[in-house]
Amino acid sequence: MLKKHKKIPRSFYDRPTLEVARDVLGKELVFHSKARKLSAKIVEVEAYIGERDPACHAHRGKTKRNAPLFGKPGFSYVYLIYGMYFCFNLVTEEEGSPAALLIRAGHPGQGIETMHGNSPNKKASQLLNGPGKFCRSFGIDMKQNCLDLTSDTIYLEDRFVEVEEIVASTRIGIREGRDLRWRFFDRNSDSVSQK
DNA sequence: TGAATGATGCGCT
DNA sequence: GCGCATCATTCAT
Repeated sequence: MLKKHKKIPRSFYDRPTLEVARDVLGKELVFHSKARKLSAKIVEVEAYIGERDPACHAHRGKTKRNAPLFGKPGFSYVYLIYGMYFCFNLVTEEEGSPAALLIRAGHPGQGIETMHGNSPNKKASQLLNGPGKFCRSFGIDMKQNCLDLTSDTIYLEDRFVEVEEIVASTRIGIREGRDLRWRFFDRNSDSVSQK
């Protein structure tokens, strides 16, 4: 059987985070959830890099919560924010070097009916246009923390999509580190987050 | 159309 | 207790 798409290997994540950030736009995130296959094209990410980045969860050292950031690249890092929303991250850079990419927005691919079920009364372009909404529509919670992104459950696929215009801007929703332009998105997507 | 606010839980200064 | 890598709703303009 011909394999149309290529699962992205760990070496992809084992690089400087800002490089991975630009390369990850246009890639397809695939998630096998309870016999259903969900996928989305990544159109917006933010980089959180190292203990010296005041907005990175690793800023105050390693704790039980942020431990995945310090682990091997190519794993997931999920956390609860504001008591009700989850945020999904891809861990980058070598073990012991805490860094990650927050998935802020995606364009729905397979399983869009399931996403609509998880987030009722939404247009397709509003299902994944924000980190909290992305997780809600995908059904991601703490069970998806620390998963191997080279496993068969959840992984990135290269569909060889060209992303014409990548824009870098400041990160959103943080108090410190707003001078850094570590948010990257696809200007031509209608699914990037608001504001 | 934009600003203000409430929901809600967990880890930490 | 406080402060969050958020979102939906309400209220003002």
